[in-house]
Amino acid sequence: MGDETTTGDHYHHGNLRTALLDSALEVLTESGVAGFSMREAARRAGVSQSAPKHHFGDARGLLGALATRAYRQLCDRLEALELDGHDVRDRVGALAAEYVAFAGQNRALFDLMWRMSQFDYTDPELAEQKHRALRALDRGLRGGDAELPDDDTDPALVPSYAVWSLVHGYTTLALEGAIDSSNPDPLAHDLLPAMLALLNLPAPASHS
Amino acid sequence: MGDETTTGDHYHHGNLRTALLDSALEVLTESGVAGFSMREAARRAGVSQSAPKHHFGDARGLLGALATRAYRQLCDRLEALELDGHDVRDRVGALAAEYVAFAGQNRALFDLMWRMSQFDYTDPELAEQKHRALRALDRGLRGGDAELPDDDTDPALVPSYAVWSLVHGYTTLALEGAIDSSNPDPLAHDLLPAMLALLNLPAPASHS
DNA sequence: GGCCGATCTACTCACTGTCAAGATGTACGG
DNA sequence: CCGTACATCTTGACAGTGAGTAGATCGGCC
Repeated sequence: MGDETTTGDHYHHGNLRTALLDSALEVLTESGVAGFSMREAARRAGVSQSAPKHHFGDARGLLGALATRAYRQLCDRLEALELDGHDVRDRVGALAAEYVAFAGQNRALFDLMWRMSQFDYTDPELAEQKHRALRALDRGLRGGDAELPDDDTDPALVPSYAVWSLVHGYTTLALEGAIDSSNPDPLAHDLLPAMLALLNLPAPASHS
Repeated sequence: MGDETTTGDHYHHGNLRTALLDSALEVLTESGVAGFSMREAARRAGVSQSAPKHHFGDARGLLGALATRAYRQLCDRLEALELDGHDVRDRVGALAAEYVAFAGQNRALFDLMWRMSQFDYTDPELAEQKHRALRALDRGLRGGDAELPDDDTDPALVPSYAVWSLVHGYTTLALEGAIDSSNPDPLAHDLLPAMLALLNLPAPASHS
């Protein structure tokens, strides 16, 4: 790790910032948000306890940067999906599956992402990435080439909000154990598509 | 859980358990889950730092008891709603509104409720109350006198899961700021009903 | 009265986040 | 080549936390 701009990794680490983000992610994954320790993250990066201060300020800053990076990764994955030429339901289903998959593969990170307001962490980029997630969902709903309303309160966005709410709610409830998603019963596995099928989605604006 | 038996609140507090729950709720409300302190809760109850140990074991036990009580309150409120004789959409709308209202009035508590798995807190009663919430929603969906399936994987429950997911997702997204619910725009205020209107809900089993 | 168990306190420990000061390296202008 | 400004990292300290252990205090019951 850290062979970039390595002028000599003795005292000046070179890119401590990303190294700290990585070790912090490791700690977070192992111990969860509740058991997270900034000192432990610094320890694993092979650096002193107060080294993070210069890069992130405090623990909120570290976790906030981690959450922001996570938002970017999630949005990247959602935007990278090949959605063209399918039915609306297929596109939404694919987006939903990706959303749930990301949450399942990054449980602690996913938890953190929706807890930043509790840390009074208000980063403009974080808000922007949340925005981006909604846009990705909306793009899947109305097709890639359709124009997107630039007003967040545009009534045309209601279906997107509905999909997001339903998928997000299912994800959190399932991760929390309120909905038993580990059940081998086929219903559990197909529950999300079944629920999405109950939604009246608008006809695609353009279908080529 | 006797109320008082207050033989004299000098050394033996009488009902320290509930007093601690109250002060813990106070601390939680003020500082959130992240800033919660068991010592502070004990302090406000006018008792030593390790007094909670005998009643709750550790901090997880205290928060768990708090969350369990919160689940009971939420379920009580949902079940107390007068739902008879209305349309399905009215009933679901009323339940949803109550759900959101509870979350808004008890933000920290509501957050805590869906975080207990992070604390490895597995209380049978807590699971039972989660169950109860689903039942309350399902009752609203199919009318009070309709029979409820006793299998959680019954396909007939899919609409209930869908409503729960959508409402819960909207609530958490709104509380987190991903959906701007403080917007004065009427859409924001009517967003939840508008989204619920997109759901294909089954015809009520019995309508009298 | 005298014991016993439940309840609460006092003390301790390892750990955490945060801060202030200082050490160490790098970059740059002379 | 030197030295000074700056970013970066370390050391040491502090208050606060959750969690144990031992002991004090009270009520009830024989």
